[in-house]
Formats: sequence, C-alpha cells, structure tokens
Amino acid sequence: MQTIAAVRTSPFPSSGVDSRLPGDDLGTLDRLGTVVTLRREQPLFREGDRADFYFKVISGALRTCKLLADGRRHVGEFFLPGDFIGLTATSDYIFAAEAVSETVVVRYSRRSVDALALQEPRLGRRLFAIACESLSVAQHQMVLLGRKTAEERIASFVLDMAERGGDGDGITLPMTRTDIGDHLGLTMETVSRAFAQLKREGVIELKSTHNIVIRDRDALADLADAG
Amino acid sequence: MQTIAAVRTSPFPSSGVDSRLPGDDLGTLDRLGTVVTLRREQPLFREGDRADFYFKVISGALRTCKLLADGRRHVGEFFLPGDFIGLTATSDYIFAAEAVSETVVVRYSRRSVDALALQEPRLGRRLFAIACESLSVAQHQMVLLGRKTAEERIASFVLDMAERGGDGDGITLPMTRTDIGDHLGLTMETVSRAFAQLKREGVIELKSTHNIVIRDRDALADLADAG
DNA sequence: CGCCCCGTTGAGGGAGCTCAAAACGAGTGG
DNA sequence: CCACTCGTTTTGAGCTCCCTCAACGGGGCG
Repeated sequence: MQTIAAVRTSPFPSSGVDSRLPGDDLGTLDRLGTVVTLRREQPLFREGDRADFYFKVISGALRTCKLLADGRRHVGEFFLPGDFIGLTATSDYIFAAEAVSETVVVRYSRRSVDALALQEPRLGRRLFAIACESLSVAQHQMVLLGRKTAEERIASFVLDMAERGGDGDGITLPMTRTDIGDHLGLTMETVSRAFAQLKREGVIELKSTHNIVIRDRDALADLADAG
Repeated sequence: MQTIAAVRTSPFPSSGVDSRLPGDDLGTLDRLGTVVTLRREQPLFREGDRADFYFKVISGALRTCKLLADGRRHVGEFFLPGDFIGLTATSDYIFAAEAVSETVVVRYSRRSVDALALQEPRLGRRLFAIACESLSVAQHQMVLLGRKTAEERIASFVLDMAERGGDGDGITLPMTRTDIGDHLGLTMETVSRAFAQLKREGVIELKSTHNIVIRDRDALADLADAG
C-alpha cells in the first residue's frame, strides 16, 4: 500500500543538491523522477509496504524506523539532502521511513531504474556503490552500538552530522533527542546529559537545542574513536 | 599487504556447497577462483589491507573484527560455508577477517570479477543482491545491538545460526563465548549466563559448549522479536 | 495568555560489566 | 590409562553506567 503524500509529477527540479547519487550522473534517470513533498512526521513508506520505489532526498530529513513487538523503537539512519533511500533485498521494505521535518524527495520507479541499470552499466555500478557505502555506514554504526559509551556515541554522531550537513563547524540537528536516542541505542535523557557533558568539557557549544557548534574537533574525534 | 596463507592454485573443487553465491550461477567465475586454507585464528586479511579480493567460504567459519583504539573489539559478522565476503565501498578493507576454526575459502580477483560483471549482467545483479542482503542483515543486527536485552540477543543469535547452519534443531557454534559476546555487544560472562538462563527455561539444551539443541523454537522466536 | 510538546535535570534502581575463583575439557606426555 | 597443563566456560559478588520515573523549564503556536 502506498502512503498518501503530496505528489507533483514534473521534471526534475534544478536543485543545488550534491553528489553521491545516480540522478546526477545520468540524465536519463531524471525524467523518471516524481517530486513528493512530506509534512513533518508523515511516512514516506511503512515497514512491509511493497518496495516499488527508490527515493532521493532533495531537502529536509528522513528517518528509518523499526519497531519491536512491545514498542521499543530503533532509528536505523537519518537521510539528508542528496541521500538515496530504498535499496532492499526483498520485494518489501523492511523498515518504515518518515519525515523528520518538512521534506522533499524525488521518487523513482524501482522497476524502471532496475531495467535501465541493465542497459547502462554506469548506473548499475552506481547503485552497487551506494549499497556498499550503506554497508560501510552500517558497519561503523554496529561498532558504535555494540561497544561505545554514551558520550562516545554522541561524539561520533555529532562528527557524522558535521561531515554530512554542517556549514563549517555549525550543525543543524532537525531531529528530536528521542530520535537521536533511538538511533544511538540510548534514551532521550542520556542523550541530553551527554550533550550537556560535552558542553561542560568545552568540546561543543549549544546555540539552541537543534543548533550546535563544534569547539574542539580533535577532542571530539578522540572521543568518537575511543582513544 | 597480503596475509600469508596456504594457497592452492587449482580448479574450483566440486564441493557440496550451496547457494547464495555467484560461483554457482556462473561457470565462468569458477576458473578465477583460487583455494586458500586458513588455520584456526589465522587472518584472511587485516583492516586497512588493499581490497584486491573477494572470497567465498567453502568450509569452516570466519569472523570480521574491528578494534577501537583502546582494544575494545567488535565482531561484525560470522561467515559460514556458502557465504560471500569482501564487498567494500573503498579500495581497502575496513575490517579484518580471521578464521574461527580451520577454514577453506575460494579467492577471486576483485578486478577480474568487477570487469566480468560489466559483461555479464547476471553476475552484476548477483553482486548487487549480495550487497542488499548484507545490508538487510546489518539492519537487523543494529536493532539487536540498539534495543534488545542480553537474553533476546542470544535467542536471536541461536535462531540465526540454526537457520544458516543447523541440522534440524542441532546447532554447532564454532566460535568462543568471547566471539559471540563481541558480536552481540555483550561480555563473555553475560553470554554464558544468558545461555544458562535459556537452558533453565527449557528453551534450549546444551549438549556441549559448542553444540546446542533448540527445544522450543516458538519461545525462542518470541524472545528474539521481543513479543 | 495558556497550553503542550520537548528538553533538561535530579534521584533511585537495575541490567550488564568487572574482577575473581573454581570447574571443565581437549591435548600432551609419561 | 592416567596425570598434568592450558585455555575456555561457568559461577559468584560487587559495582557502574545507563535506564526509569518524576518534576521543572522553555519555546512555539493557537
């Protein structure tokens, strides 16, 4: 079942979006795209939906969620402008995707893209590279979840967000403390305390709850790698 | 730098190995393979080595490891007969791979396989599928590491091992309790206590430390999904 | 202005970690 | 066949980090 969302069928917008993604390499793909706008908290798809589409984030932010039977939640990844989402080994999505804030994505028909990939080796290799990069991200996240302390997790998260979306040392965190906690295997309270701790240590500055500045990148990197 | 290991350049052995892997679909790949034998604890490659090869496990078992600066260890995945290992987004491996027990693998030149994949769409799609499946495994593991209790982690692990390598309900665990702990984000002692707990509850039977039998698969599945 | 959601802070408790010792099992040599 | 060794696993006891529960504060929006 496809989730309801504002859809505008139109040519690919000439957004200032980067990198990392097939649309940029291969003009042919652009024509397959449909622009979709999501309001805050609106689902892009749900766990178990048929995986008929790939998506690329244009603006805003998405999170992927998995729930345990008793309600415990895990946030797999945050997707920022330029990020590609929708690869799956099965015919269904195995997690939900929701908008953290108002978000615009481009939607591609999976069947069309997969068919095109057989004719355009460059597209095929790009999709393969995206899968390998996602795997690398997941492998780092597993080390974090398996072995790092709360403060180290937050340090890693801040550095990651800085690399992906920061303007210099200023970082915008569109998601809530609860989202961050569910992503890092912590509670909201522990996330809050770890931010406070890093602030006390002079490593970061809290401009507001969703805007932070890195003060000591080396200290942050040391914490993130645990030595 | 390539790790030293017993290498036998020869045609692909007619092993009774499954499934899941390119070698089986595409005869051409078999000729590219070189058989490599590893003794217990011997590294197949180290973190940071140039990623010049893909591998397929024939017999035995591998583990992938990442270390934090202060020595904390994380075991990413165990690889059993039929499993494919070596996909990476970069030119280097980002984790080490070591033999849990005496292990035989087939080694493929990454360059040759990648080149062949451009000519043989089926091979390209197979590699892509392997990457997507690995991603799916990683996503499940992140939920486990982020949100499950010790007992739930062990239940999930036992079920996973039963599906992958079990003969009926009898399971062989070639790795140590420490390996299991480092894979599940626990200590060896907690792993041992969780096994004892499941035994006390009549869910599993411990034939020996490395051989267990599932007594109540439904109870195990309930625990693994937490509800 | 007042409500509500989100974030912060505090106090107490618990799941899993640490440290330590004993039990076990596989391999080795007499 | 037994004695000994060495690494692994089990079990116990105490501690710690993070979770839980609760109260308070602040910013955005009706």
